[in-house]
Amino acid sequence: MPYRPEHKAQTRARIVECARRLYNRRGFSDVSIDEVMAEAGLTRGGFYNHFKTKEELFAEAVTSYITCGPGERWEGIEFDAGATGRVFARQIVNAYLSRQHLDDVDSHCPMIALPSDAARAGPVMRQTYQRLLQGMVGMIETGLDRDDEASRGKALAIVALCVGGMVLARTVDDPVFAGEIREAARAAALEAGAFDDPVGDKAA
Amino acid sequence: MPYRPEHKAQTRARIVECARRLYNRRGFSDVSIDEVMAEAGLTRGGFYNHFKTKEELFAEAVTSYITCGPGERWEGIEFDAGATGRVFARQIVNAYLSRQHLDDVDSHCPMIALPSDAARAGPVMRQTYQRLLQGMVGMIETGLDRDDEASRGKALAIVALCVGGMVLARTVDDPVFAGEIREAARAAALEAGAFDDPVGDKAA
DNA sequence: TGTACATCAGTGAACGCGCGTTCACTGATGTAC
DNA sequence: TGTACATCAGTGAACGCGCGTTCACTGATGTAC
Repeated sequence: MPYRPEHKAQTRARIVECARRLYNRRGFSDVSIDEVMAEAGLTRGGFYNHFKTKEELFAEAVTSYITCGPGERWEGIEFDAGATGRVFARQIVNAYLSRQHLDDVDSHCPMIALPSDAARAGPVMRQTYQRLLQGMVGMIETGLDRDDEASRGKALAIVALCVGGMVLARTVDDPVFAGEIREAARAAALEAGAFDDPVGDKAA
Repeated sequence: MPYRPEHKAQTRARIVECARRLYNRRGFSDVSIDEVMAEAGLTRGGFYNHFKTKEELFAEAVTSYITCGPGERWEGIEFDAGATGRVFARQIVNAYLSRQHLDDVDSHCPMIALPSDAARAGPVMRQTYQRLLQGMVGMIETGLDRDDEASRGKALAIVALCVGGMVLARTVDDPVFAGEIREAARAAALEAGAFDDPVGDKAA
């Protein structure tokens, strides 16, 4: 064994992480394999030791957001221990529509960074997206009243507000306007979920 | 004058319209000038009689959605004459989040078809986007109570719901799920604006 | 009405470049002795 | 501990292709007479 078994896996993970960040900034088509490999401190030829095609890297990059990228933070690690579902959902909405999330392009959720790229990609990529979306809807739903029959619809609408608000804020040049959009979406999402209702925090 | 003065303008408009449709389907980077010109029944060389660069065509294509493309329909032509602002706003929300708008990719609003492409484009393109967004916000606002201090925020949230709902619905493979998202966003948008309140229809 | 002409929208070959991908090679590494 | 070796992650030149762009040319058109 010329190299430790984990060596190749680490290099591969580094390539994926570099690709994820570059795609977040400039999209799939406009980022070349050369750039990704250079960013990872490698040369282009080695790419095909790790991936079959450029498309495969794209799928991997989006998946990595969920499994080991910044998306992990949505899974609850950063949130108060013992928080109720309602508090948890409120914190997700606040974090998702925060100024920090808008400014930190490298850590953007793919639903915000690559919405049109994903819609045009193949079925594998779109299934990954759907999983990401379902995950977020599920997390929001834990913050809603369980006996609310419309809770799934509400959760979907809240996620649409989060994604729509960020997509619009990101495109707008004027940072004041962008902030206005974020805040409006945030207020509407919190209200739709009644996440600011202090009564609910003790329950569940 | 070898050709009627309007001849060149008509050809140019045809190129722009073909480009707009192709960009809606496959994005800016993946559509070549050759394809656009072929779609317009021309050959590639002639392109530079009409545009300086490919970027210029992109800006023109997005602008055309507002000035002479399907975006015109949002300006009210299809809506009931004499409709109150509230009915007008309700009809916009219903049309924007309709199954028809989702399926008719060629007529997609650029905010839905090209969200990430626009965010990465230059300032000219982004200003066009901002205009489009402001226009839609303004139209929604006419449907809200004038004395509502939060009306602008509500309008922004409703637009975020419209755009977010459609962006998500478009990416999802499963048409049932896509419909669920659309309906959830639609219901939330109508509720946020109280557009379904029959009392309001007679006012204004 | 018919013809010669000037114009310029449109043609298509050519250019240079960067891309995704391939491949023969290199050299750093862990192992066997 | 030291050395020779086999492995394979990584290198970099090369390939073919399609792209954006340029340019000398063509031929359809409206006009002048």
